[in-house]
Amino acid sequence: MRYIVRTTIKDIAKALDVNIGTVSRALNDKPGVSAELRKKIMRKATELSYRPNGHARGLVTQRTESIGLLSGAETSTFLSNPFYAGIFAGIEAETREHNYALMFASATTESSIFDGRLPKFIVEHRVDGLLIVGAVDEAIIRLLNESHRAFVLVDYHLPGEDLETVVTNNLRGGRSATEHLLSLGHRHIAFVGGTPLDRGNFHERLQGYRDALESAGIAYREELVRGGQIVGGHDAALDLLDAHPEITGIVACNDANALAAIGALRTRSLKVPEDVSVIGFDDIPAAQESWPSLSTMRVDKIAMGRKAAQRLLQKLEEGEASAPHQIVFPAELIVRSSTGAPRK
Amino acid sequence: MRYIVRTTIKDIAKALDVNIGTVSRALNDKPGVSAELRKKIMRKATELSYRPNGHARGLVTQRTESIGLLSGAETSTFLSNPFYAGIFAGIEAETREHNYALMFASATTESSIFDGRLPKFIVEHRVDGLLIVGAVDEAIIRLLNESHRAFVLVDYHLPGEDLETVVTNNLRGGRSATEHLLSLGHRHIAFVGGTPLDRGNFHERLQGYRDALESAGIAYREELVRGGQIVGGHDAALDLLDAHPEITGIVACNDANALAAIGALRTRSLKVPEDVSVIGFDDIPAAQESWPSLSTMRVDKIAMGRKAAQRLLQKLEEGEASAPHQIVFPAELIVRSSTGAPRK
DNA sequence: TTGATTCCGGCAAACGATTGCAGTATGCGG
DNA sequence: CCGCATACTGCAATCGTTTGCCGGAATCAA
Repeated sequence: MRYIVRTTIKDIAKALDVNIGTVSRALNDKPGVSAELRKKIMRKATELSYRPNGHARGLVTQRTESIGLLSGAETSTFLSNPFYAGIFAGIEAETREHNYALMFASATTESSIFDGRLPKFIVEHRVDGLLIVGAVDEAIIRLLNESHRAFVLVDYHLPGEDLETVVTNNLRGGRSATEHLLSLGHRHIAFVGGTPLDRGNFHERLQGYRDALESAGIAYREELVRGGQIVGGHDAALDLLDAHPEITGIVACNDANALAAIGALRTRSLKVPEDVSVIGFDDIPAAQESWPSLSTMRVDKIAMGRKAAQRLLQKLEEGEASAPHQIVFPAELIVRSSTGAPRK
Repeated sequence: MRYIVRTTIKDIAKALDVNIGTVSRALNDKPGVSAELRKKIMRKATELSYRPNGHARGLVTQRTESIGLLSGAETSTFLSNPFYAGIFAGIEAETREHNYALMFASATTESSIFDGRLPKFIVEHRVDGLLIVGAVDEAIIRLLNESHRAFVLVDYHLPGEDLETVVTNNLRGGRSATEHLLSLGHRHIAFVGGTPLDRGNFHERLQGYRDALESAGIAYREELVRGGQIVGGHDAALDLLDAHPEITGIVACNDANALAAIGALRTRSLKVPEDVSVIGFDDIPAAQESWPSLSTMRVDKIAMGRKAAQRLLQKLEEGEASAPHQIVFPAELIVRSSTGAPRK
C-alpha cells in the first residue's frame, strides 16, 4: 500500500500546544478563538500544508460538498450529444465556482435499481444532491423522492409531478421554427422526428409544429411526420420526399436529425435551401460549421446547466424550505443559410 | 436541514442482538462468522436496506473506491471534443464495472495550483487515483508525483519522464495517413495542423507525415504545412491552396480540421476527392456522417479509456509494485470517400 | 476587594465503520 | 467428567473532524 504522509488537525494542535477543538474552530472561522491565536493557527496550517480530511468531516457534518450528475442514457450516447455536453459544461462551471465536487454516473435500465448496480454515489450517500440530465427511469426518481434526496431534473420532466426542473420551451420553440418556414412562404412542411415522439421533448416540439400549422390555417397531415433515430433522420427524409415531392420545408426535431436530412437531400440532388429548406433545434456547434450552415432554434445549454446547478445548491443551503421551481428556458430562432423562400 | 433516516451497522446489530464487529465481518465476507449467522445478518441488512456509509468506511480504510478524471482543458472544450468524449466513455464504463465512482474536474491554468483552486478531490484526497486526459500543466503532474498519488496519463506524455501512460501511435498514424495518399498517386501533399505543432500529438503526426514523404523520396517542404486552430483548418487550407495550386492531397492533424478543410475547399468550388483528397485523424462520429464521408485514421477511444482505467485500478490494488507501463494504441486506416486518385 | 460578565480555550462525546485481541462456547479425545 | 483445541463472537480502540458544555482568566463596575 502506498504510504502518504498527511498532516492532520492534531499535528497543528501539537505543534502549537493547543487543543484540536480550538484548531478546528480557528480553521472554520467559528467564534471562540482570539484573532491572534487564529492567525498563528492559520499560519501553521499552511506551513504544514494541512488539508482537511473529507471523510472525517463528512462523517460528522453529514455533507460531502459534492453533487452527482446522473445521466439516464449510456455514457457514450450522453457525451456524444452536444446538447448534453453543453449542459454538462454549465453544471461543471457552476459547481466548480461554488467549490463543490462533481461526480458522474449513468443509470440506464430499471434493473440497475434492483440488482444494486445503481451508481455508488447515490446509494452510499456520498453526494449532497443530484442533477439528473435527460430522461431517466421513473422508478429512480420515485426512489430519490422517497428518500428525500435533493435533486433537480434537467431537460426532462414528469407530467404529473411537482418537481424541481429546468427545461426548454419546446412547444414554443417548435412553433417558432415552423412559423419561420411559414413566414418564408412554405406551405408543405414536413417534420422529421426522433424517438420517442409520443411524449417528451420531441413530442412537445412536434406539438408546436402542429400548433403553428393550424394557426396558419394549414391542416396537420400525419403523413408528413416521420419519427426515428438520427440515422433515421436520413431515411425519414428520403421517405418523405419520395412520397410527397411537394414538400419544400422540413422542421427537424433537433440539429443532428436536420443534418442527417440535409445529407439525404444531397443524395437526391436536392439543394438546400433552394429546393428544400431545413431548420433544426438546439444549435449544436456543428450547426454553425456545416454546409450550408443550419438555421435552428438556439438553446442556451450552458446557462441551463448553470441554472440547474444553482437551484440544486440553493436547495441544499435552504433545506426543504422552497417550493419546487419549474424553470423554462426559451429557444431563440437563429437564421442561417439552410432556410429560404420556397421554389416557385 | 434535511432529515434522512439511514440505517447503520448498529441498527442491524441491535435488531439481531449481536455486536457491530460481527455485522461488519459478515457483510464484508471476512472469516470468523458462522454461515448461519452471516445469512441472518445479510437478510436483515437487505430488509433494513442498509447501505454502508462511505465516509465512515473511508476514514478507516483510507480508500474511497473512487477515482478522478482530470482534464487539462476547459470543460466545454474537453467535452465537445469527440475524441475525449470517447475516452471519457471508456473510462466511465470500466470504472462502473469495477464499482468505482468517478469524479470529474478540469485543472486549467497553472495559477490554480497556487491559489488553491485545484479540484477539491485532489486536494482533500477524496479519490484513490487520477486519470489525466490530455495535456495538463507540468506543475500539476510534478505535484502529484511528489505526493505519491497514483495516476495515469491519457493521450499525453512528458518526454523525459517515466510515467504511466496510454497514448496513440501518432507517428505511425501520421505516416500511414500520408502513405495512403502517396499510394493513390498523390505527390503534392499538404499538412494542415492544430496547435501546438512543435510538440505533442500533432507534432508527432506531422513527423509521421514527414517520414512518409522522405521514405517516398519526396522532399519535405515547410511551406506546405500550416498550423492553427480548427477554424484555422479552414483558413489554412485556403491559404495553402491559393499559394500552391499543385496540391492534390491534404493530411489533417485531426478530423475536425479535415472537415474544416473540406468546407474551405467547397468555397473554392473544389471537389473532394476529385480535385483534392483529404484524410483526417481520430475517426470521430462526424467523419462517418459527413459528406463526403471522411477517410481517417481510427483510434479506438473507448478502448483507450478502458485501458487507462484498468491500469489505474491495477496500480491501486498492487500499490507501487509495478513499473510504469507505456501503452501505445495503433491507429487504423479507414478509407472512405474523401480520398481518391489525384486529378491528372 | 468582590461579584458579575464576557470571552477563550480545553475536554470529550459523537459520526459509522474496521479490526486486532481477548474471551467463551462447543466438540472432541482421553 | 475433565482438559484442550478450535471456532465464533464481543470488546474496544481507531480513523480525523466537529461541536456542546464547562471552567478559568480577564475585564469592569461597584
